[in-house]
Amino acid sequence: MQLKNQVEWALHCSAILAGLPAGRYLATKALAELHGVPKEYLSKALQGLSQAGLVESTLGPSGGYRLARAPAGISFLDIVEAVEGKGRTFACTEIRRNNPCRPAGLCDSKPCAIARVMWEADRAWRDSLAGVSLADLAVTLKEDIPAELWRKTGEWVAERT
Amino acid sequence: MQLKNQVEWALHCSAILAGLPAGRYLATKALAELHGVPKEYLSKALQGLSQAGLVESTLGPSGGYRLARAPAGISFLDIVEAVEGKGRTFACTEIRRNNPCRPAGLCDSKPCAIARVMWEADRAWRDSLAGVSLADLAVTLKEDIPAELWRKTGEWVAERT
DNA sequence: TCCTTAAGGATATTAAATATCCGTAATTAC
DNA sequence: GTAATTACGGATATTTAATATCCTTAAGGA
Repeated sequence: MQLKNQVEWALHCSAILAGLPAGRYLATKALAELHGVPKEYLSKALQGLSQAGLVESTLGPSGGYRLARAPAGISFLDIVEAVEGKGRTFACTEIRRNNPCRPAGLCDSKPCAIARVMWEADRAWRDSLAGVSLADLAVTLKEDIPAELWRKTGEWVAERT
Repeated sequence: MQLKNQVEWALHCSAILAGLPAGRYLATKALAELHGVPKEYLSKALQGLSQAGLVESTLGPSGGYRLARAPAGISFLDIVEAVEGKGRTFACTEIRRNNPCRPAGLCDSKPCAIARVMWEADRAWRDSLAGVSLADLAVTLKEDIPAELWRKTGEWVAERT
């Protein structure tokens, strides 16, 4: 079980968009170049963010994407779900119904006990992701990344904005 | 991103093995029949449990599987990892290294900040799964399942043990 | 001796991930 | 107005993982 690589791409792109000069857009081409990933395929991930209402887009030269909300209002979970979907990672196929001892008409009052445990773990995962925003990430990145690289990247992006 | 259906099967089978008369073995054939899943493929999941040391097996008629430890000593996480592997659900491909502004020799002192957040969520998921044992599950199942079905299933299994 | 079983390797089938390509419509720069 | 640039969506490969099935081997029990 692996998350799609588009999740990683979307998170990195969102981090860049969070650092954009106010009101400016950045095109898929620049984001693809910056991260060294195929432009056409990255585009699908960005379209996912757009459909989820996390980013706004505009056409034409100087077009591209920008965040639709303040970085503090966008969580990792928002981005992960925009790309991966909101479905649970554990699918219960109700194999308990295949029990040959089971009477024909029996209706279950609750979801399968095993599924409940798996879903609770899923919830813990989502809660953890919901607890970190792009604003939080920006703080960490600023601490992690060498000042010189941080500055140069900001300039590189600003030139293409 | 979906867990394999073998995870569901392995969990249901483990629950049955947890209720087995002491020392007895139950064969793949019976487990497959009880859950309505293909015997040959279920066998792969059970081999995973065996390799992880969660169950013991024996050959010949009256052979099959039984738990290697008390139900209280086997967690959901043990079973999930036996089937899915212990790898993280988020793979960091280090796309930060593709930044064209990055100096050639730069070494990163920490894992990528984005990966750290994703891995922390992964840990929350695993912690949640580690907190529930087969003994806990047995308690819940006994509450959930109608007494008559519980009894009949126990008998069905005992006959094949 | 014969039947049953787990184990593991080989192979086939199906679905999902990972792309690539192209047409369309909107927007901007000139 | 014209040309360049862009997001968007649909169509279509290509690759990889999931989902099986089949067969052989070796061990255990009747």
